[in-house]
Amino acid sequence: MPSVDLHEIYHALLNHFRHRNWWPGDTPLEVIVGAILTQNTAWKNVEKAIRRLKEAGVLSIKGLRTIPREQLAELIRPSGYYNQKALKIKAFLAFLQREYRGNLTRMFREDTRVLREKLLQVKGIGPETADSILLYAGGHLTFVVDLYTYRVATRHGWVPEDIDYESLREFFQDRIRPDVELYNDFHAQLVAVGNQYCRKTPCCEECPLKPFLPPENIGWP
DNA sequence: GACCAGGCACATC
DNA sequence: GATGTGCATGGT
Repeated sequence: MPSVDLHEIYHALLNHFRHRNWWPGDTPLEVIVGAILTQNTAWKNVEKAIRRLKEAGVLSIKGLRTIPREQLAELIRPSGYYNQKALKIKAFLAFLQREYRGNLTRMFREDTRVLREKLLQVKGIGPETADSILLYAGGHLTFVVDLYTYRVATRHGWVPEDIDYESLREFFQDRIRPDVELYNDFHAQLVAVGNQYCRKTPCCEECPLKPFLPPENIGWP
């Protein structure tokens, strides 16, 4: 892997995009539900679904546990894959009840690596969702890798295109000061800049959207 | 009307 | 182990 100064890049991004209000959520539970609902889905659609859950008064541990799956599916319909996601939310709540007596505070007291492994056992929770839950809902130190993280890192030649999730996560964690706030905002910055890149993988020839990192192509070979 | 979006599980080879 | 497919709505 090439040597990259990610702190320098972070500050360049921060200077350009300013602090991102990333992953707004009133409660840890709302963040967790959002993490499931946003799987391969635009955040705008997730916002609608969350609003409907709130309006129905079921965005609570008890509410989500007691609502019938069919009704839950109907409420989260705007976020897409609603039948699958209703099952996933139900699976998480069953897990929370079984392992932590339905208590999120108790769950997040768990050791990061132990909890990560346990979350990955829950049907519907893959590595990105697990890391989002850990970092954004629980304040645990784990870097979240997503489509944008991948797009930025590959487009700049920092990592090979066939890199897997874990290796990409390690790439960032090995190069960033271990700080939850930094992990949080760094990811947000990568999404901000990644949004301006060409969607194709690899980027098409003569692409008008050449990779850049403000202010002046930092990191571009 | 394509194409895309803050993935994941499962089938098949 | 790699590759393919279903899941589904809403914005551009």
